[in-house]
Amino acid sequence: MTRSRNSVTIRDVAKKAGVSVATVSRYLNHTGPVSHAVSERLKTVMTELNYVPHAAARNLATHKSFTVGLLLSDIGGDFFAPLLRGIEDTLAEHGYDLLISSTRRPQRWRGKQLPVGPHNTDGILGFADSLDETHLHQLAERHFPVVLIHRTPPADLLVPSVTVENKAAARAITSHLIEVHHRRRILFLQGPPEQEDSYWRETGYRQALSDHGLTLDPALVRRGDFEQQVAYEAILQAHREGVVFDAVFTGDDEAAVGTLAALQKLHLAVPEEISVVGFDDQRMAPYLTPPLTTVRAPTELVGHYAAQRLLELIQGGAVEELLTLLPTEIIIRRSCGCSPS
Amino acid sequence: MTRSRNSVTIRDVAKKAGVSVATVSRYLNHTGPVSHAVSERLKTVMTELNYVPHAAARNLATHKSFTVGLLLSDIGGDFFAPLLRGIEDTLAEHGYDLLISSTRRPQRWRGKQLPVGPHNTDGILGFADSLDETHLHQLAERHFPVVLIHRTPPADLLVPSVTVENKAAARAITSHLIEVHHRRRILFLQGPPEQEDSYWRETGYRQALSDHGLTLDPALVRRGDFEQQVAYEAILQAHREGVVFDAVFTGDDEAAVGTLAALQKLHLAVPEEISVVGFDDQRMAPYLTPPLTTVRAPTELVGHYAAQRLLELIQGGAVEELLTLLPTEIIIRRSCGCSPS
DNA sequence: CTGTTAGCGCATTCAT
DNA sequence: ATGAATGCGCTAACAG
Repeated sequence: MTRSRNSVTIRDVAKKAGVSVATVSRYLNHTGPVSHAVSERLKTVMTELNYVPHAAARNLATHKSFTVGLLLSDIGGDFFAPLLRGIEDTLAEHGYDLLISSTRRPQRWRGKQLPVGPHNTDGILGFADSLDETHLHQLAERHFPVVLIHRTPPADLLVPSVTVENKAAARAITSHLIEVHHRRRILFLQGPPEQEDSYWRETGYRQALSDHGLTLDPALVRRGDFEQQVAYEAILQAHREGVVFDAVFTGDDEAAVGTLAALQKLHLAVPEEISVVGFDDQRMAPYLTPPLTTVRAPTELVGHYAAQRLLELIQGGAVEELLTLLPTEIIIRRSCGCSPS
Repeated sequence: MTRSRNSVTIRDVAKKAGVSVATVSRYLNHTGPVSHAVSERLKTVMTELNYVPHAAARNLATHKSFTVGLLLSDIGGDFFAPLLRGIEDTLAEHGYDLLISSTRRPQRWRGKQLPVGPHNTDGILGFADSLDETHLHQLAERHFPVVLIHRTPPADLLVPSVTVENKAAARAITSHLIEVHHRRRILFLQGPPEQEDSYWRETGYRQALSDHGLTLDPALVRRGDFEQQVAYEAILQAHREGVVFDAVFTGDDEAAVGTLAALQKLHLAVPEEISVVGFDDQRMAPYLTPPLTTVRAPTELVGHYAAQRLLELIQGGAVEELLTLLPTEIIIRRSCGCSPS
């Protein structure tokens, strides 16, 4: 192969400093004693030569890359900015790099090899359904560090996961609608099928109903897909079908935007005629008209803990707790009917 | 060193398929003829063994990593989600991976080696001031592929850059305030110092003023830092000082949020008494009260082109155009005083 | 405290 | 169309 580029190698600094490569390596990694004199010499030589160890060579020799992979379903969503920050901050603190792969079609990697995995990272973070069970099992077999975000592992797999408390909050916010605002016919907008968050939120919603002796009208549960447009259509469709409702729990804030728009188009006043509540407390929630009552999910913290757990796995080989469930908090604004200051 | 983990190597598949590693490599990379029979055999063996080439080994041998680095100043901002999507989508299309490094203090890497660079990537994308001149020069010397985002290179460096048209749009939106809404005392909120976008927006603002024979009152130019809180204080402070103004060009949408809040606190009606316009058209812009008139910056496209240019550099070694200036577009909503449908 | 050397997993000449 | 051998830059024994 043609002689490599201008890159300076460990051999160049060894030669210029008059020592062996082993000594340079020891100096670099604090992996053995190096005399003070040599240390000083190496330091200057290295800055003179502007030497930076080649990552691939180091990885090959050590079988560690100090980078973790992140599998995402849609990097462009508002939801991900805080998540990414939580992850990146935590990894950076520990000297790890972040390799990102995103896709808007979660099926994109079915059958193929994942873009991140044992071949290029020390562990991976999988958001929601971005990681299918087949791959999950393969990784587990090889004991490759994986932690799941906003998704729990299949029952037979001991993979740590970090997500937020959905059920209790959904139950509480639904109860708020019932107790404080005397709503009785609360429409619920489901997220995408198989979405775990959606499942638990719906469960909480149903519990609140039964807590208060309300029976659930199946016509009140509809698909919103956590998307503005879908939610918008769902509300319009419900209205068209003559379904009456006095409140809507939109499943997430994204769907709340669509719901609010649909209600406005229908000339249904929020919150006077219809109460609306969301989930997530995304960035735009306080700016909606009216300001959205919702549940705050600590997304940045989710990222933090996910990274934390993964690092534990990578470094310790085991993790203290398998399920990290972060607390959520109801944020009362005006769309439910309250009038906070 | 202790025998490596359970990872299956090229040698394992070679052995199992009864061929040499060279043949496997040729098959893998389409880098030489391989008989049909052998191809078939390799294919099945590789899936049986679940073989994935080790990235580091490959990188070491080829001096290519097929990954690009991204230097960001704050990954958590709303601004970055679309940027990331544009970048990631484009890279993925071409089989490249994305290595992300972010910091909220741009000075974090001063004097130190960058977290991404020739040692672990094939090229890097530098957002705004995340890449200082020292590093830029070092990289340029080594002819390492770099493209700048929302920042132009120092005059002596031929580094491609992609950003958006700021000046003309700022001039146009300011002119709109003057011509359509008859505003005469337009307050301008600057971004952080050294911020290029802010500089050009201010330039456009000043041009519009002089275009219409308006002289600039220095008391009308203040620091908003592209941050809600700072903008909020700036408006309050201006009011406290008795500065009169009938409009504010907030520099960016983030500052517009703070401005709107401050104006509301001051009981100054928007847009009746004060017109407000922003820049960026961030996600929340249409939901503000009133909906924000602003300039739409094609942020996702910026990401796309930046990635595109970098790939050209990496693959071709040269890039067609040094400066990619993406067009912006005025979005009229209600905060300026218009009443679009 | 320091040097020599054998791999890490793969791509790539050069033979055959 | 295929195999044997060499080296990419670095770490980690091992010997001194």
